[in-house]
Amino acid sequence: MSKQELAVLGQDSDSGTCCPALLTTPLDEGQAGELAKVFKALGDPVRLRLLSMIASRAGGEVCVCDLTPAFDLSQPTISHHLKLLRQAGLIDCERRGTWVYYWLLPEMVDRLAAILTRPAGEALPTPAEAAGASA
Amino acid sequence: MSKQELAVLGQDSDSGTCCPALLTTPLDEGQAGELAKVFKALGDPVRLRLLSMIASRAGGEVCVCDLTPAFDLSQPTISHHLKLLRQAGLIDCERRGTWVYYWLLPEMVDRLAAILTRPAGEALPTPAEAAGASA
DNA sequence: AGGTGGAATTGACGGACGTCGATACAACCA
DNA sequence: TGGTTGTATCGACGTCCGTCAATTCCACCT
Repeated sequence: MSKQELAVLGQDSDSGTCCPALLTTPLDEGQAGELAKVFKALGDPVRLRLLSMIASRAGGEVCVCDLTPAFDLSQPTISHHLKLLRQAGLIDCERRGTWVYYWLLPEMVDRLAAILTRPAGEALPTPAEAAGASA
Repeated sequence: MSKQELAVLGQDSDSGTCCPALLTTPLDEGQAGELAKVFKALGDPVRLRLLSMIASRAGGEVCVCDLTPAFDLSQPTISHHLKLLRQAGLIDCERRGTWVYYWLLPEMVDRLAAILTRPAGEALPTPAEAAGASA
């Protein structure tokens, strides 16, 4: 149950490129496809709230029984969304007795943050102005 | 043509919360809905490549005529994807003579990066281990 | 063994999304 | 003015996605 995430974005050293450089180099098709899967998982309000509830939990993990009642949705629907988040590599889970607990996988979130972080002193002199937005 | 982005995520100071804290506080429905729109825009390989091509451009802007031939898709389809990226507030454009130029809106990318960046010394003692991943 | 309660899977349905061809619009040029 | 080229919009079509009710699976408890 803990081995369903997809190995994306050159995790450690197998694919060569550590974190595809979205903002500085044109993404190739393969990278774009993998990255899109993760962003697509984030592209739903319910999944975002689920992820947020899991990530912001003090102990680091949440019981499904605490997540489901927070939504006006059926239990299978919540289970479905959790599965998608897990397949995107954003969370993982474990059954402990009767209940199932979910927790955040910080590596994937960190990778996304890095991908969306612009290099510090880049040669980008406010491109919006350069386009003539003043007039 | 330059006023179609959606005003999301408490841009400067009107909505109170600067950058919804995805990872430290449970997102409310409104925030989740707005954020999901942006991530949904990133959840497509073609749009990711378009955004990457635009963001990584030296001059800061790209002509549509340079983007379209890079894909094996029809011209209306590319135009459609560019529109979605623009509505998500990720890019903007301007017609200059015969051609239309697109550029990145760094503010939105920065906001997403901030949302996905975990607070430095957070009380998260490797939650994956605490769950019993060692056994 | 049988029963109970929590969570995942299955199958079905309606709406959203990506794609295209055809068309409309805008700017340049002869 | 009419023709040409670049870009956006429209309408349609097939597929994917979010949702549910029904069912199955799993662990616990008599």
